[in-house]
Amino acid sequence: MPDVRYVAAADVAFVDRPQRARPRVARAAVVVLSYPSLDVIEQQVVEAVTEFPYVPGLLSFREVPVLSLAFEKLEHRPDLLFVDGHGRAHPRRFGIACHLGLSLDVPTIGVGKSRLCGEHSEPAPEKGATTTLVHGDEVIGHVVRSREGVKPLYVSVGHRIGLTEASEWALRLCQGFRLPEPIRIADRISKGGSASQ
DNA sequence: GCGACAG
DNA sequence: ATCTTGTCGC
Repeated sequence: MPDVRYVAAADVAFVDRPQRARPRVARAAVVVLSYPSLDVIEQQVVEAVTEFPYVPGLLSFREVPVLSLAFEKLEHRPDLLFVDGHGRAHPRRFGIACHLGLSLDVPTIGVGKSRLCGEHSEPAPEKGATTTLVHGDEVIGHVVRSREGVKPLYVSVGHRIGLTEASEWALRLCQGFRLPEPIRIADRISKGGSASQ
């Protein structure tokens, strides 16, 4: 990943009143930060009705449409996009990070907060400890302790990047918190907050 | 048949 | 993802 000046993250939250209602209204947030200073350069938010239900393995069909709308509004094209969800660490090796990266033609890294598939040993408790996530006979991701003592992150290849580089970038952007900074910010914004608070 | 199951 | 109180540790 040569010459990375802008790193970004994309996340989705749901806005409905009747939590049981369907279709739901999804709010997508995409935020662009400068690298390595990590200042927020730009953010875009889009709300849209989402008909597709949540089905493990089919998350892309639920979240990619609204995420794409938000991404396309960006004036700054990021060199790297973090996605809240798995990439290759998927039963069919094509999670939302792969789907979004391919369709937008942008390098992506999948960052999952929990496991979808594959087996792994527990990484050591100290920050930076990593083990491999294996499914069948393939290494599909890295299980990364992004901060001492916390639940590890599941990092996998999204698009146009290798696994080693992907987990290096993910760890590099964890500034004292479990999640990479861009994802933390996109998460807050999608939930209605601001880049700072 | 039973358990697992990103967000 | 969302709901949801108090509680534990730095």
